[in-house]
Amino acid sequence: MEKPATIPLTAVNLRTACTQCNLKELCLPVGLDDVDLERIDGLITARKKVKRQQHLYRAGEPFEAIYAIRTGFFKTDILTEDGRDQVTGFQMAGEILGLDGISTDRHVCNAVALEDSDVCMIPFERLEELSRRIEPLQRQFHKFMSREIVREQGIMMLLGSMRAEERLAAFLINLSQRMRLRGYSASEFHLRMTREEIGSYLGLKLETVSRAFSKFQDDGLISVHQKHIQILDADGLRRLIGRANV
Amino acid sequence: MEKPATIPLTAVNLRTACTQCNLKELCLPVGLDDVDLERIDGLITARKKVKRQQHLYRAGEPFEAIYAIRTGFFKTDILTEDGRDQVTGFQMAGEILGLDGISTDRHVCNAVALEDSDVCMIPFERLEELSRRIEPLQRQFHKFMSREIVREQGIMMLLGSMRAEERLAAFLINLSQRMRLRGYSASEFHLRMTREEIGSYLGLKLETVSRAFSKFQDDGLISVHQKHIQILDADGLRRLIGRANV
DNA sequence: CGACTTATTGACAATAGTCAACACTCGTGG
DNA sequence: CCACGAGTGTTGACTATTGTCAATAAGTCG
Repeated sequence: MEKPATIPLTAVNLRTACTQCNLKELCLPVGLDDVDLERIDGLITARKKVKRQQHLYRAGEPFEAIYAIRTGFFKTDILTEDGRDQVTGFQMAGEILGLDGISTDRHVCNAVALEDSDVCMIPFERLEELSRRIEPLQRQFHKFMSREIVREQGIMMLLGSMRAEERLAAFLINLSQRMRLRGYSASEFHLRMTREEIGSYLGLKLETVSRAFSKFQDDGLISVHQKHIQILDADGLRRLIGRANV
Repeated sequence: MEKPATIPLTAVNLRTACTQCNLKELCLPVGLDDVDLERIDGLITARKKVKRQQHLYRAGEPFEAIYAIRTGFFKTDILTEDGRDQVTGFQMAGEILGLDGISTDRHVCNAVALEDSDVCMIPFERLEELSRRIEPLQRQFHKFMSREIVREQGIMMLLGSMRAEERLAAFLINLSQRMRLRGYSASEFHLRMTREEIGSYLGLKLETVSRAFSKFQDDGLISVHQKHIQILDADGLRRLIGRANV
């Protein structure tokens, strides 16, 4: 398989790598002064283009950088020796990849592009160094890590206490909210992943996912045509999630 | 419910709070020079004693500190509005509590002592400040956060792809390994949590947990008497986990 | 000791998984 | 440009696993 293309930044666009980026309010702390902003521009040393189905990194590879997604869509997954294979997350533009690698200095999971994507490479040593000097950056980085912990706790809740349809409803609501956050339509979108990948993420078999989609369509909650999804009744989906066996 | 007792440290034991602690190799980076060690002693401002069934903190409370467990045993759990309730982790001596609070400046989960416990309170502002000055401390802290991310990924794998008996086997093996790491017997121990709490953690009902325990006993893998567990065939348990539907 | 919580076990029900057939989509090459 | 084929998605019939309900036993704490 091909390697992703690395585009080293020239002195010129180094200078404006982050300060000009329209995702910067997602990556960077607000209220930095000019000096700090200039320093931060040196944080991104390279961009990478990753084509659909290419790996951004693989489990076991040395960990050197985390990645901010500029455009595109990724999945992360883990493959254990005994043949288990599970998707641990789907990431879209404005989100961060690779935080799990810090723990052992090696990547724990694989990151695979589900569509042609474009990422900023943030060398971790440099991030640590800068965050020692720029307090708001340090704070922001810690929040990112903590947010990842909380996100995973949410999935633990989902996997541990929801039934199939509740899981899929929660998945759709979550995806929809993140789409809106990035400026896309929250009610109509194209799934980048297969039923099997959704199932793997939700702890379900692909047939169960497919049936749940059909059920939602029959109930008038969504409209499905293969990967194209339209959410017709978001509140209905939300009500589905909110029905624990109290 | 009573509040946990806070014991402010005097100038004298401030000085030796961490450097004398026999858990320091778990909390602190190795190879610090004397000056750094002295600074780090100022990191811990208080100890808390938490009695069985008392909360160390509750979801929604302002986040101010993380906690290192000196002695004892905790669970963390989340209670959602719709009545779902799930244990997200069990923590023992030498482990860190509260990292999820960084994300929103409020605790996300409840931390409850399952036996009388003793914790070090590490004010987060001070930790951030010190880790800006002491690089190895910064590094160590980042590894702690990342390790928590990886731990949760492990649970996602467990919840998403294992069957009841595999989950319980994985749980026992994990507990056993952590016991050994802290210097306790890895083959014989007392469970601090109920079947229901184990079930909640593993995404199973308590009856299923109980049945799996009985099954393991019938198969000669363990010996169970209520909360007292003896592991007779750790490799047998490990084989159970390693049987994915390849 | 006695009330309460926790654990075990059985019978039955519900949910999701398995296996299999078929339909749809998309990309490739004739 | 169309046809073919691999990959993906849908649906049905049946099975396995886990959950539910209930009765009983065993511990625990005041």
